[in-house]
Amino acid sequence: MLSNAAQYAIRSILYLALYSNATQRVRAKKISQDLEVPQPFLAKLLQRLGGADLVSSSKGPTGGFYLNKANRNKTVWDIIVTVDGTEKFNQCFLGLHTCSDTNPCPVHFSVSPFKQAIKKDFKGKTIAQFAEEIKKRGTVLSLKDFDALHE
Amino acid sequence: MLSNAAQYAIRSILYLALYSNATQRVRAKKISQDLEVPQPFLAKLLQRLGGADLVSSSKGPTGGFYLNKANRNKTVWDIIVTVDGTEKFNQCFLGLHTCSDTNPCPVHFSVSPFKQAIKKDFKGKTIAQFAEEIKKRGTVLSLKDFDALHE
DNA sequence: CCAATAAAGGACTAAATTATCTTTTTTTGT
DNA sequence: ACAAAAAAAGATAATTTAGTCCTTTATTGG
Ligand code: FES
Ligand code: FES
Repeated sequence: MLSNAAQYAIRSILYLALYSNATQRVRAKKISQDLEVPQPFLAKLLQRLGGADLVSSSKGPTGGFYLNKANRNKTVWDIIVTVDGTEKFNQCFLGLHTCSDTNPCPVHFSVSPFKQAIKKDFKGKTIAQFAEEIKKRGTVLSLKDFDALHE
Repeated sequence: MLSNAAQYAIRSILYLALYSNATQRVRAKKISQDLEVPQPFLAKLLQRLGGADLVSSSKGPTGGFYLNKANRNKTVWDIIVTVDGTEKFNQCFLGLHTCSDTNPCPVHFSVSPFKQAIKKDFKGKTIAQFAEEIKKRGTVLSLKDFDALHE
């Protein structure tokens, strides 16, 4: 459904929501290590996210990536749109055309309601809200977290 | 979500459910034209589907592809598993690990219920049943059908 | 038996995605 | 000023998926 890039982007931004702020920046290398994501690939990706105003960054020593207020009010949907575009999400499950109730494919009514619900959820909740949920629920952002729960 | 191959496979099999039987076989070329799918690619794919007992075929003049009784009792899930494998479907939306309620990722509760529902639907309905629905509802299998509705 | 037809099988090419490497620019602390 | 640190930028490589082409095998009708 999502590309690797989009998955990495969402995880990185949620990570930054939890562990960064304007004064506590995080280097690309640290993020890639903590999330177990290829470092050069992530660096490129963070560049793009910076360009789209989804993350903030500063150069030089003590530099790194972080989320400002505006970044925190973006949504997961914004990330998906920036990285993967809308097409894949709006397309028919069988690849026929733009998915719609008026010209449904045979599996449309099996999948469309769910796609709509997911999209609505991703559009309606901000990164900040997701971060709150993560703190409350203790959900997992990396394989390391996952492993820690099983040690 | 699904690869092109899996999408083509589902559409081809539903097509065969509607337009073929043991005596009325359909050539790969005809299927590819009607569904607007690359012909050599589809030919290869139908070979695989034959090997997995999802379609039947015969060689020579009057030969072609068709669905027998057993083929018609397969499910869309069977097609997906054969072509794409189960991994993508069972994996976490953020690519973290196998998706599960016990170690949810931050978006798990936004997407998992829907994935489960879709999977259940695809496992629970046979190709024959889908074909019945298509006849009843007049849903669309190809871009041509789609265009025809808009002429 | 033979020619035509269609699937089976295998080798190959193209495109997209994913990942890496190298150089440049900006910033910071000394 | 200067050296080190870090992101930005751009070029390149590897992998996967998608798509094509060519040869072989089986089947049918004449
Ligand atoms: S038209 Fe195919 S999923 Fe909506
Ligand atoms: S654990 Fe991520 S979607 Fe279920």
